[in-house]
Amino acid sequence: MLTGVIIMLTERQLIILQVIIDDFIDSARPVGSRALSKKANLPYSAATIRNEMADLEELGFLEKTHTSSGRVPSEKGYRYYVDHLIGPSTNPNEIRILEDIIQDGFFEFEQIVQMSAEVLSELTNYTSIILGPEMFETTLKQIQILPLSDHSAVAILVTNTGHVEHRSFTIPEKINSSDLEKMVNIMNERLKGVPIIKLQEVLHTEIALLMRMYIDDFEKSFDYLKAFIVTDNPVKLYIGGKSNILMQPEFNDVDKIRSFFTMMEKENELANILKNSKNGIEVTIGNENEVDAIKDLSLITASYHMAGDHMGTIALLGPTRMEYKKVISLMKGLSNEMTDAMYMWYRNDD
Amino acid sequence: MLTGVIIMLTERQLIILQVIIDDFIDSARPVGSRALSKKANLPYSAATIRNEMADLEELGFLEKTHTSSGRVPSEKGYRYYVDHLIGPSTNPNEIRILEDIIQDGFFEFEQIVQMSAEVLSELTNYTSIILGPEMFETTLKQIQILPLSDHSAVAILVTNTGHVEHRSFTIPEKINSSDLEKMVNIMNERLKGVPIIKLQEVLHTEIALLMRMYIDDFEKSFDYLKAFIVTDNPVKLYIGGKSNILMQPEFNDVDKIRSFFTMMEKENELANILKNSKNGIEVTIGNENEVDAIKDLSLITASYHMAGDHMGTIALLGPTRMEYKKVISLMKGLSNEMTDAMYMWYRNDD
DNA sequence: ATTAGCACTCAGGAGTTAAGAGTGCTAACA
DNA sequence: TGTTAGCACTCTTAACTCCTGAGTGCTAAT
Repeated sequence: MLTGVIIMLTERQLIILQVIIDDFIDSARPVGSRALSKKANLPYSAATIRNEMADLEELGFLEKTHTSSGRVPSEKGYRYYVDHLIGPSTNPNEIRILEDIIQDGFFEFEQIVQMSAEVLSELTNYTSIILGPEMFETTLKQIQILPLSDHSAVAILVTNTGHVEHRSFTIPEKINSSDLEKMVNIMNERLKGVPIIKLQEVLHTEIALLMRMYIDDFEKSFDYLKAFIVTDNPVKLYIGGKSNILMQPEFNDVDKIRSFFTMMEKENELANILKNSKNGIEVTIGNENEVDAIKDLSLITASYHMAGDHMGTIALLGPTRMEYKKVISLMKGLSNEMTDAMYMWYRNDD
Repeated sequence: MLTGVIIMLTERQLIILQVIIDDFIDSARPVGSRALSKKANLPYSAATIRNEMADLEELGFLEKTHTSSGRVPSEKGYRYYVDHLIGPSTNPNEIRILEDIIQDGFFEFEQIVQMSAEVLSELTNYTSIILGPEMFETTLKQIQILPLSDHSAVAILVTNTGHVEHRSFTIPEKINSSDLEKMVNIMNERLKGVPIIKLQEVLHTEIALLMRMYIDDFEKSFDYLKAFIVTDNPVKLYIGGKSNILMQPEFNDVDKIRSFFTMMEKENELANILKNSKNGIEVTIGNENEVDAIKDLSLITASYHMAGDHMGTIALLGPTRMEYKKVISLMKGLSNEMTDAMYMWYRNDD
């Protein structure tokens, strides 16, 4: 996001820019020179401030909504604000709530992610989106099939991270229940410890052959289980506080609300946006976003890690007029917590 | 909902009332006499229709939004419409989608409920709420504890209906892992087949004693597992298409949208409304609702059964201007499907 | 370099007007 | 006696005008 030319702003311009943005973030109303001149930390007259504002506008940091309105930060202004005007973030207290939950160790990682999404949205009134951990490191712990009745059973699959996937199914007449058992035994023997993402591969190369030898009418049963084991989408999306964003004054228009909600329903698209995010905290403001649907919003992403590898992404979606300072420190804190939580679950594989 | 006096309407009044309501449901705009007189099935002049409309208004079935507007059905009008003017419902084709899913038997009942909620909302553009099956008949099938590492494990609980509940936890230092195993064994032996809702009771009376005999440092471990087994809320609420309702023209106002969403967040309240619903299809229009929050909406509930017992409730929430005919037949169909689905899962207990 | 002063601009609310849709009533009609 | 045509009347809605207040840009004085 570096421009070729380094723009020099005077000390006073910096302060004024900062105050304007802070004020606008807080009030959502264009800020005028008169109001600014009254602020304690700005001992200049309205006229002086007007001049500075005109300069800042010329430089592209500010905009007017119409000729005689107060100034509003431009996207470039926000960008400068985020890059240079917000101090180092301090780990905020709010995060403690999550810290406790995570330390408890009582919840599965997935639940922690879900809660984090909700808490994050609750704290900010923006919409949070969390991309669940990718399953590179996740391995199969156990497959189990439990008959419920003559004709139905439930299959349960557990990973080393404590993730449980289950599905009920009816047992087709043709399938012999002892065959099923044999099959599950073979699978458990051979698939234990295999990474989830390689499951399908191993299933085809190693297991299929083996089974064909031992089991009558193998094909049918195999297809059946395969559908279950080769689980749907490996990465899950958790969305928190879709309706919290209605609190934001920029959503004062029914059409905006509608289009926001329709956008949030396209989970694939969202997932793609997040997948492309880089490591660390990343702030994307308005048109910096490549996806049209959020070109008038800001997106903040932070990733959490495992042994340096990118594992998942936390994101917060809100109006460009976002409380960047607060949000960034929150996200940093949360990303640390998540990384810790990852560690707790993944450290002792067997 | 019977009024003491039986109101007699002429044949023509009936037709006019019906056409007006149909038209308004369709267009969401007050309907005037001129437009009506042009309809093929109304061979009367605008003036005649005006007279009839005036009568219908006097009787309380119609209202005007202002002195010179067309007529709009009153709540009483809708009530009459629902009670007398919509013919017997035919099982609609749309339901087939669900039928297939259910017959497949591939999904757990809970998933079916979830999908039903979504499909129902999709088909109607209203918001669907489904109260999951109460667990009177549900019994415990198996408890399993699977160690993930030295310090963590996942507990899995399966019911006879194929419902799977799971929770990860860290194993406290003090607890001996073989003790855990013993405990689980005892539980499986004694709790298998016990109805979920009686789990806590049996746990205290029978099991506690037994365990104290066999296991060292029993108290700690026991508390731990109990928290898991005595599961949270026994009845779950599934909401589908919260944002579908934004398609309705009556939600053209940001405040209405906000208050709708805040209402939808109070799940307890919703659950209570649904719990009180009687058997069969029930339509509650506007102020007939006892809960303030939905006094300007209509709620349609239908219940599904098991051996005659009420098991759960399907509901649809939308504007009073609702497509009652379509919705009612959909709900009847769905409630039948759900009843069938219940039967499929519950028939072969062991 | 800063500031006071003043003319100018524009959004938004209040008031006005005109068009259109619909009604109620009366009188004519079958 | 039930139905219809006609007409005056009402009320909403959108467009237009007017006015005020907030805010600006520029110039001249400090």
